[in-house]
Amino acid sequence: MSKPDKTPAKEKFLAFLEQKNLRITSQRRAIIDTVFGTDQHFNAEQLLEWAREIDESVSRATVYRTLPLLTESGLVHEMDFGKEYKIYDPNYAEHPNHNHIICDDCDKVVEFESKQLDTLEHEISQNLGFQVKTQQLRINASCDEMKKLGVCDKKDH
Amino acid sequence: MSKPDKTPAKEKFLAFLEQKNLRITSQRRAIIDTVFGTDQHFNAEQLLEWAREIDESVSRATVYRTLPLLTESGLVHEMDFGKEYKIYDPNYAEHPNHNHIICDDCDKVVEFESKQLDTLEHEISQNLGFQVKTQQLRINASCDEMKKLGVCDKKDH
DNA sequence: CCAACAAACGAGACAGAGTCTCAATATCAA
DNA sequence: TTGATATTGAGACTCTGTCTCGTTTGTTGG
Repeated sequence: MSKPDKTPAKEKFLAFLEQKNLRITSQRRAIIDTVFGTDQHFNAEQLLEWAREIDESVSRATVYRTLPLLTESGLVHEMDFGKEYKIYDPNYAEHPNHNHIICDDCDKVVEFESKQLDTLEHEISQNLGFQVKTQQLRINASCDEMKKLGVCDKKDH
Repeated sequence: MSKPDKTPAKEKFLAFLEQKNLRITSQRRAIIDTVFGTDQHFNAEQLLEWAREIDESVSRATVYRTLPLLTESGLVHEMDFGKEYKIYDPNYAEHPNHNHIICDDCDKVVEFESKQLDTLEHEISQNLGFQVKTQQLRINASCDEMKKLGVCDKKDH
């Protein structure tokens, strides 16, 4: 139950910046204080608003420039709950509830179905008091280790 | 292994339109022929392009108006691989690999972790020749059945 | 077959999230 | 303190998707 590392996330991120020879500006301080001062999920626009309460000079561009650093540090997690930018699968009727593995190396998209997975999801949801309506599992993966087996046709960029 | 229903999806969709007293226009025909004539995933812009090869009068607006009908019919599946509209979780370091149940009734977001789920995902990926890098499971659920237990604080809209 | 009503249409304005450019500014090591 | 350069803000721009409005076109009843 005890946390293995008690160093505040804020300190860790400052160290991350230093290690990458990036500067600690007043705008970044405002953003960092905001991010590591909340437990809530947020989006870029909310972060901008909150950070401006600390330093009104923070711009939208700076927020968008800082977010990738935060995720790169591993201290903040980015989730794509994209309300837009949809893609469509015309063969849904034949394969409902299928999931996707997207290879970040070669952009291949592999579909799979798993009864086990479906069952587990329903169990978990039920235990938390919910009825599954739809589910979407995306696994971003690497095929580099497997190239020799010909599974992944890596493109030469 | 045999398909239980051999009616072409296109016919099913035409029946769906008829049942809803919706008209079968030349533009809709072009879109339908495109959608049910491919096995590939596509996005709205691609669909527009392809449909225009059949009927160049198809407009972007009509494509966007038809897609909801296609998903409503259950014959086409919409996937949010949103490249934009991200939300961020500042407590990732403490809870890596957690997943989300989103209640479509009350908008509550519940987080959960499952070692079983993680293991299963890694197994499946490995079998398909991939190494999991990141994963994202979103379950859209309903809490209506559970309201009486006080799990979901449904908002009065 | 025709007329008429409503559904559906296209064009283009608009919205919202995110990216990019560029001149001005601020950080930080020497 | 100074200077190289990382960082900044403003705002133009892109991209996906929505909405409005005047026009066109299915469809149905006569």
